[in-house]
Amino acid sequence: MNTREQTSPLYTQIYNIVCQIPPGKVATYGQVAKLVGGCTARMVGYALSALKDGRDPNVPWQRVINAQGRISMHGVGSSIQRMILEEEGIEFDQTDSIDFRKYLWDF
DNA sequence: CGGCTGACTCTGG
DNA sequence: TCCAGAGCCAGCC
Repeated sequence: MNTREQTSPLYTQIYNIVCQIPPGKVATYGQVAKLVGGCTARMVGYALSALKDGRDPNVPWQRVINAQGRISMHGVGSSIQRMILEEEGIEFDQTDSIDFRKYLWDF
């Protein structure tokens, strides 16, 4: 599927990658950015922010976290997000960080 | 076409 | 562990 290059908004490409993240795993912005290619970590974050538009509610943006292993979201959704990740089987530590050794998306 | 905003990452202290 | 500064680009009005 990733062989399909779309010239649509770069955001669509990012959503596509995020959708490929398997359950119980998480990916960092830089990780997704690299898969998209030519995209930077910021673009991923900005792209996900655009999701609020409701264009792709199916995108598991919650599985995308920052390089610190924590949720970068500003809004109250961060609490919700953590709950969702726990539902996926991901555990948080005392600092609200995720254990990359086991949960980082390894393709 | 110009300017503002935004959910990042890295390095150093 | 926390904080600050710099680099970077795509949408939207």
